[in-house]
Amino acid sequence: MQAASGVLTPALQVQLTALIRALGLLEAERTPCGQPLSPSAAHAILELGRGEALSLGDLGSRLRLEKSTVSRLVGQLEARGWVDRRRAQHDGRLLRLSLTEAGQQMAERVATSRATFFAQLYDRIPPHRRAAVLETLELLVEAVDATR
Amino acid sequence: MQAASGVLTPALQVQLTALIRALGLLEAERTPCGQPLSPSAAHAILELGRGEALSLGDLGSRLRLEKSTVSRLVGQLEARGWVDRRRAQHDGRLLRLSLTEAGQQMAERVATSRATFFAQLYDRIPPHRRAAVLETLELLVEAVDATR
DNA sequence: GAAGATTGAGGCTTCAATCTTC
DNA sequence: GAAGATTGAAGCCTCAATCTTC
Repeated sequence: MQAASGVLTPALQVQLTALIRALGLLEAERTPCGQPLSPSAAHAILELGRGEALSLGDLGSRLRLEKSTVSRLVGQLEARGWVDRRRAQHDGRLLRLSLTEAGQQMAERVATSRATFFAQLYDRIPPHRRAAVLETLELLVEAVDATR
Repeated sequence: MQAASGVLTPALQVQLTALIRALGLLEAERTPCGQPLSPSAAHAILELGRGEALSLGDLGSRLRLEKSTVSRLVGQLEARGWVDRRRAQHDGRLLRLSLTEAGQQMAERVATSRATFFAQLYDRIPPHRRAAVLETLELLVEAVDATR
Protein backbone atom coordinates (compact mmCIF):
# COMPACT_ATOMS: atom_id res chain seq x y z
CA MET A 1 0.00 0.00 0.00
CA GLN A 2 1.15 3.49 -0.81
CA ALA A 3 2.32 5.84 1.90
CA ALA A 4 -0.15 8.34 0.50
CA SER A 5 -3.01 6.91 2.51
CA GLY A 6 -1.95 8.60 5.69
CA VAL A 7 -3.67 8.74 9.03
CA LEU A 8 -7.20 9.24 7.75
CA THR A 9 -7.48 5.77 6.30
CA PRO A 10 -8.55 4.19 9.59
CA ALA A 11 -11.28 6.77 9.83
CA LEU A 12 -12.61 5.84 6.41
CA GLN A 13 -12.58 2.23 7.44
CA VAL A 14 -14.48 2.97 10.60
CA GLN A 15 -17.01 5.13 8.83
CA LEU A 16 -17.67 2.81 5.97
CA THR A 17 -17.99 -0.14 8.29
CA ALA A 18 -20.38 1.86 10.37
CA LEU A 19 -22.41 2.72 7.31
CA ILE A 20 -22.55 -0.88 6.25
CA ARG A 21 -23.69 -2.03 9.65
CA ALA A 22 -26.11 0.84 9.96
CA LEU A 23 -27.77 -0.15 6.74
CA GLY A 24 -27.88 -3.72 7.94
CA LEU A 25 -25.82 -4.78 4.98
CA LEU A 26 -23.26 -6.79 6.80
CA GLU A 27 -23.84 -10.12 5.18
CA ALA A 28 -23.03 -9.27 1.61
CA GLU A 29 -19.55 -7.86 1.90
CA ARG A 30 -18.23 -10.86 0.10
CA THR A 31 -15.11 -10.97 2.22
CA PRO A 32 -13.20 -8.19 0.44
CA CYS A 33 -10.19 -8.97 2.56
CA GLY A 34 -9.33 -12.15 0.72
CA GLN A 35 -9.22 -14.15 3.91
CA PRO A 36 -10.77 -17.64 4.18
CA LEU A 37 -13.56 -16.23 6.28
CA SER A 38 -17.13 -15.19 5.73
CA PRO A 39 -17.71 -11.46 6.09
CA SER A 40 -19.56 -11.79 9.35
CA ALA A 41 -16.92 -14.13 10.72
CA ALA A 42 -14.28 -11.53 9.92
CA HIS A 43 -16.26 -8.83 11.67
CA ALA A 44 -16.84 -11.04 14.68
CA ILE A 45 -13.17 -11.85 15.05
CA LEU A 46 -12.27 -8.22 14.61
CA GLU A 47 -14.74 -7.20 17.28
CA LEU A 48 -13.61 -9.92 19.66
CA GLY A 49 -10.05 -8.89 18.92
CA ARG A 50 -10.69 -5.59 20.61
CA GLY A 51 -9.95 -7.32 23.87
CA GLU A 52 -12.98 -7.31 26.11
CA ALA A 53 -14.93 -10.52 26.55
CA LEU A 54 -18.38 -10.23 25.01
CA SER A 55 -21.66 -12.04 25.44
CA LEU A 56 -23.58 -13.30 22.43
CA GLY A 57 -25.95 -10.39 22.70
CA ASP A 58 -23.11 -7.88 22.84
CA LEU A 59 -21.54 -9.27 19.73
CA GLY A 60 -24.88 -9.40 17.99
CA SER A 61 -25.69 -5.75 18.57
CA ARG A 62 -22.24 -4.66 17.43
CA LEU A 63 -22.51 -6.68 14.25
CA ARG A 64 -26.21 -5.88 13.94
CA LEU A 65 -27.05 -9.51 13.46
CA GLU A 66 -29.70 -11.66 15.10
CA LYS A 67 -28.66 -13.55 18.18
CA SER A 68 -29.49 -16.82 16.47
CA THR A 69 -27.15 -15.95 13.65
CA VAL A 70 -24.41 -15.01 16.06
CA SER A 71 -24.92 -18.20 18.01
CA ARG A 72 -24.24 -20.34 14.96
CA LEU A 73 -21.47 -18.06 13.81
CA VAL A 74 -19.66 -18.34 17.11
CA GLY A 75 -20.17 -22.08 17.03
CA GLN A 76 -18.19 -22.22 13.80
CA LEU A 77 -15.45 -19.98 15.08
CA GLU A 78 -15.17 -22.18 18.14
CA ALA A 79 -15.01 -25.31 16.00
CA ARG A 80 -12.18 -23.72 14.05
CA GLY A 81 -10.36 -23.11 17.28
CA TRP A 82 -10.48 -19.34 17.15
CA VAL A 83 -13.00 -18.56 19.85
CA ASP A 84 -13.28 -19.60 23.46
CA ARG A 85 -16.88 -19.89 24.60
CA ARG A 86 -17.39 -20.04 28.35
CA ARG A 87 -20.24 -19.45 30.72
CA ALA A 88 -19.88 -16.39 32.94
CA GLN A 89 -19.31 -17.33 36.57
CA HIS A 90 -21.52 -14.65 38.04
CA ASP A 91 -24.44 -15.40 35.75
CA GLY A 92 -24.92 -18.80 34.18
CA ARG A 93 -27.04 -17.38 31.40
CA LEU A 94 -24.36 -15.24 29.85
CA LEU A 95 -21.62 -16.43 27.56
CA ARG A 96 -18.13 -15.05 27.88
CA LEU A 97 -16.61 -14.98 24.40
CA SER A 98 -12.94 -14.37 23.75
CA LEU A 99 -10.27 -15.13 21.18
CA THR A 100 -7.85 -18.05 21.51
CA GLU A 101 -4.18 -17.69 20.57
CA ALA A 102 -4.93 -18.80 17.03
CA GLY A 103 -7.94 -16.51 17.02
CA GLN A 104 -5.82 -13.49 17.83
CA GLN A 105 -3.41 -14.30 15.05
CA MET A 106 -6.29 -14.54 12.63
CA ALA A 107 -7.64 -11.25 13.93
CA GLU A 108 -4.36 -9.60 13.10
CA ARG A 109 -4.31 -11.05 9.62
CA VAL A 110 -7.85 -9.89 9.00
CA ALA A 111 -7.06 -6.44 10.34
CA THR A 112 -4.08 -6.17 8.01
CA SER A 113 -6.06 -7.32 4.97
CA ARG A 114 -8.82 -4.90 5.77
CA ALA A 115 -6.43 -2.05 6.20
CA THR A 116 -4.95 -2.75 2.80
CA PHE A 117 -8.34 -2.91 1.18
CA PHE A 118 -9.48 0.35 2.70
CA ALA A 119 -6.20 2.03 1.91
CA GLN A 120 -6.70 1.19 -1.75
CA LEU A 121 -10.20 2.56 -1.61
CA TYR A 122 -8.99 5.69 0.07
CA ASP A 123 -6.24 6.20 -2.47
CA ARG A 124 -8.85 6.24 -5.17
CA ILE A 125 -10.66 9.20 -3.67
CA PRO A 126 -9.37 12.60 -4.79
CA PRO A 127 -7.17 13.95 -1.96
CA HIS A 128 -9.00 17.21 -1.51
CA ARG A 129 -12.28 15.36 -1.12
CA ARG A 130 -11.24 12.86 1.49
CA ALA A 131 -12.04 14.90 4.56
CA ALA A 132 -15.49 15.65 3.19
CA VAL A 133 -16.10 12.00 2.43
CA LEU A 134 -15.39 10.96 5.98
CA GLU A 135 -17.51 13.67 7.53
CA THR A 136 -20.31 12.90 5.19
CA LEU A 137 -20.33 9.19 5.84
CA GLU A 138 -20.76 9.92 9.48
CA LEU A 139 -23.77 12.05 8.73
CA LEU A 140 -25.23 9.27 6.65
CA VAL A 141 -24.85 6.69 9.33
CA GLU A 142 -26.56 8.99 11.78
CA ALA A 143 -29.34 9.68 9.36
CA VAL A 144 -29.87 6.01 8.60
CA ASP A 145 -29.92 5.11 12.26
CA ALA A 146 -32.39 7.87 12.98
CA THR A 147 -34.71 6.48 10.33
CA ARG A 148 -35.26 3.26 12.19
CA MET B 1 -43.11 14.21 3.53
CA GLN B 2 -41.86 17.74 4.08
CA ALA B 3 -41.38 20.12 1.19
CA ALA B 4 -37.89 20.70 2.54
CA SER B 5 -36.49 17.70 0.68
CA GLY B 6 -36.34 19.51 -2.61
CA VAL B 7 -34.92 18.40 -5.88
CA LEU B 8 -31.79 16.72 -4.56
CA THR B 9 -33.62 13.85 -2.93
CA PRO B 10 -33.77 11.80 -6.12
CA ALA B 11 -30.04 12.24 -6.42
CA LEU B 12 -29.48 10.86 -2.92
CA GLN B 13 -31.66 7.93 -3.80
CA VAL B 14 -29.75 7.27 -6.96
CA GLN B 15 -26.38 7.61 -5.29
CA LEU B 16 -27.15 5.49 -2.27
CA THR B 17 -28.67 2.81 -4.43
CA ALA B 18 -25.59 2.89 -6.60
CA LEU B 19 -23.36 2.57 -3.56
CA ILE B 20 -25.34 -0.35 -2.28
CA ARG B 21 -25.16 -2.14 -5.57
CA ALA B 22 -21.51 -1.25 -6.02
CA LEU B 23 -20.66 -2.83 -2.72
CA GLY B 24 -22.68 -5.87 -3.66
CA LEU B 25 -24.91 -5.30 -0.69
CA LEU B 26 -28.18 -5.53 -2.46
CA GLU B 27 -29.60 -8.46 -0.63
CA ALA B 28 -29.71 -7.10 2.87
CA GLU B 29 -31.72 -3.96 2.43
CA ARG B 30 -34.52 -5.46 4.41
CA THR B 31 -37.14 -3.88 2.23
CA PRO B 32 -37.04 -0.42 3.83
CA CYS B 33 -40.00 0.59 1.76
CA GLY B 34 -42.49 -1.40 3.74
CA GLN B 35 -43.77 -3.21 0.67
CA PRO B 36 -44.55 -6.93 0.67
CA LEU B 37 -41.50 -7.55 -1.47
CA SER B 38 -37.99 -8.75 -0.91
CA PRO B 39 -35.36 -6.08 -1.51
CA SER B 40 -34.11 -7.64 -4.69
CA ALA B 41 -37.65 -8.10 -5.96
CA ALA B 42 -38.28 -4.41 -5.38
CA HIS B 43 -35.13 -3.48 -7.28
CA ALA B 44 -36.02 -5.80 -10.11
CA ILE B 45 -39.48 -4.36 -10.51
CA LEU B 46 -38.11 -0.85 -10.36
CA GLU B 47 -35.57 -1.64 -13.04
CA LEU B 48 -38.12 -3.36 -15.23
CA GLY B 49 -40.42 -0.41 -14.64
CA ARG B 50 -38.01 1.80 -16.55
CA GLY B 51 -39.71 0.58 -19.69
CA GLU B 52 -37.29 -1.31 -21.85
CA ALA B 53 -37.56 -5.08 -22.03
CA LEU B 54 -34.53 -6.75 -20.46
CA SER B 55 -32.90 -10.15 -20.70
CA LEU B 56 -32.01 -12.08 -17.57
CA GLY B 57 -28.41 -11.10 -17.99
CA ASP B 58 -29.25 -7.41 -18.37
CA LEU B 59 -31.29 -7.42 -15.20
CA GLY B 60 -28.60 -9.33 -13.39
CA SER B 61 -25.84 -6.89 -14.22
CA ARG B 62 -27.98 -3.93 -13.22
CA LEU B 63 -28.87 -5.51 -9.91
CA ARG B 64 -25.38 -6.97 -9.57
CA LEU B 65 -26.78 -10.38 -8.83
CA GLU B 66 -25.90 -13.77 -10.26
CA LYS B 67 -27.90 -14.93 -13.24
CA SER B 68 -29.09 -17.95 -11.26
CA THR B 69 -30.43 -15.67 -8.55
CA VAL B 70 -32.17 -13.51 -11.08
CA SER B 71 -33.64 -16.54 -12.79
CA ARG B 72 -35.34 -17.67 -9.61
CA LEU B 73 -36.28 -14.12 -8.67
CA VAL B 74 -37.99 -13.53 -11.99
CA GLY B 75 -39.72 -16.88 -11.62
CA GLN B 76 -41.35 -15.62 -8.45
CA LEU B 77 -42.32 -12.30 -9.94
CA GLU B 78 -43.90 -14.13 -12.86
CA ALA B 79 -45.78 -16.43 -10.50
CA ARG B 80 -47.15 -13.37 -8.73
CA GLY B 81 -48.34 -12.03 -12.03
CA TRP B 82 -46.05 -9.02 -12.17
CA VAL B 83 -43.62 -10.04 -14.84
CA ASP B 84 -44.09 -11.28 -18.36
CA ARG B 85 -41.34 -13.68 -19.42
CA ARG B 86 -41.09 -14.35 -23.12
CA ARG B 87 -38.48 -15.69 -25.48
CA ALA B 88 -37.05 -13.16 -27.91
CA GLN B 89 -38.16 -13.83 -31.48
CA HIS B 90 -34.83 -13.05 -33.08
CA ASP B 91 -32.82 -15.17 -30.67
CA GLY B 92 -34.39 -18.11 -28.86
CA ARG B 93 -31.76 -18.00 -26.16
CA LEU B 94 -32.68 -14.60 -24.81
CA LEU B 95 -35.55 -13.82 -22.50
CA ARG B 96 -37.58 -10.69 -22.98
CA LEU B 97 -38.71 -9.53 -19.55
CA SER B 98 -41.35 -6.86 -19.04
CA LEU B 99 -43.89 -5.77 -16.46
CA THR B 100 -47.56 -6.75 -16.65
CA GLU B 101 -50.30 -4.26 -15.82
CA ALA B 102 -50.25 -5.37 -12.19
CA GLY B 103 -46.48 -5.24 -12.27
CA GLN B 104 -46.49 -1.63 -13.36
CA GLN B 105 -48.86 -0.70 -10.58
CA MET B 106 -46.60 -2.40 -8.09
CA ALA B 107 -43.62 -0.60 -9.57
CA GLU B 108 -45.33 2.71 -8.93
CA ARG B 109 -46.13 1.79 -5.35
CA VAL B 110 -42.57 0.73 -4.74
CA ALA B 111 -41.24 3.91 -6.30
CA THR B 112 -43.46 5.99 -4.07
CA SER B 113 -42.48 4.13 -0.92
CA ARG B 114 -38.84 4.44 -1.78
CA ALA B 115 -39.15 8.12 -2.46
CA THR B 116 -40.72 8.61 0.95
CA PHE B 117 -38.03 6.62 2.68
CA PHE B 118 -35.22 8.51 1.00
CA ALA B 119 -36.90 11.82 1.61
CA GLN B 120 -36.94 11.06 5.33
CA LEU B 121 -33.32 10.13 5.21
CA TYR B 122 -32.49 13.27 3.32
CA ASP B 123 -34.40 15.44 5.76
CA ARG B 124 -32.23 14.10 8.54
CA ILE B 125 -29.06 15.38 6.93
CA PRO B 126 -28.14 18.99 7.77
CA PRO B 127 -29.13 21.11 4.76
CA HIS B 128 -25.72 22.64 4.17
CA ARG B 129 -24.13 19.17 4.06
CA ARG B 130 -26.46 17.56 1.61
CA ALA B 131 -24.54 18.43 -1.49
CA ALA B 132 -21.39 17.08 0.12
CA VAL B 133 -23.14 13.85 1.02
CA LEU B 134 -24.17 13.26 -2.54
CA GLU B 135 -20.71 13.98 -3.84
CA THR B 136 -19.28 11.58 -1.33
CA LEU B 137 -21.54 8.77 -2.34
CA GLU B 138 -20.61 9.31 -5.93
CA LEU B 139 -16.93 9.28 -5.14
CA LEU B 140 -17.32 6.15 -3.07
CA VAL B 141 -19.13 4.25 -5.74
CA GLU B 142 -16.42 5.14 -8.19
CA ALA B 143 -13.71 4.15 -5.77
CA VAL B 144 -15.36 0.86 -4.91
CA ASP B 145 -15.91 -0.01 -8.55
CA ALA B 146 -12.31 0.83 -9.33
CA THR B 147 -11.18 -1.57 -6.63
CA ARG B 148 -12.64 -4.58 -8.37
C1' DG C 1 -41.83 -14.33 34.35
C1' DA C 2 -37.59 -12.15 32.11
C1' DA C 3 -33.08 -12.48 29.99
C1' DG C 4 -29.69 -15.02 27.30
C1' DA C 5 -28.70 -18.63 24.24
C1' DT C 6 -29.96 -22.44 21.11
C1' DT C 7 -32.67 -24.94 17.67
C1' DG C 8 -35.99 -25.38 13.68
C1' DA C 9 -37.99 -23.67 9.36
C1' DG C 10 -37.79 -20.94 5.36
C1' DG C 11 -35.81 -17.27 2.20
C1' DC C 12 -32.07 -15.27 -0.67
C1' DT C 13 -27.46 -15.69 -2.55
C1' DT C 14 -23.40 -17.72 -4.73
C1' DC C 15 -20.85 -21.31 -7.30
C1' DA C 16 -20.86 -25.16 -10.31
C1' DA C 17 -23.01 -28.18 -13.50
C1' DT C 18 -26.43 -28.79 -17.12
C1' DC C 19 -29.71 -27.78 -20.88
C1' DT C 20 -30.99 -25.17 -24.99
C1' DT C 21 -30.28 -22.26 -28.94
C1' DC C 22 -27.23 -19.88 -31.96
C1' DG D 1 -18.09 -24.36 -29.05
C1' DA D 2 -20.20 -19.98 -27.04
C1' DA D 3 -24.03 -17.47 -24.96
C1' DG D 4 -28.18 -17.35 -22.17
C1' DA D 5 -30.99 -19.50 -18.87
C1' DT D 6 -32.07 -23.10 -15.45
C1' DT D 7 -31.25 -26.45 -11.77
C1' DG D 8 -28.66 -28.52 -7.72
C1' DA D 9 -25.92 -27.96 -3.49
C1' DA D 10 -24.45 -25.33 0.31
C1' DG D 11 -23.83 -20.95 3.17
C1' DC D 12 -25.67 -17.05 5.85
C1' DC D 13 -29.65 -14.57 7.60
C1' DT D 14 -34.22 -13.71 9.84
C1' DC D 15 -38.20 -15.00 12.59
C1' DA D 16 -40.38 -17.94 15.86
C1' DA D 17 -40.31 -21.40 19.30
C1' DT D 18 -37.83 -23.64 23.05
C1' DC D 19 -34.52 -24.46 26.79
C1' DT D 20 -31.86 -22.78 30.73
C1' DT D 21 -30.67 -19.72 34.47
C1' DC D 22 -31.74 -15.82 37.26
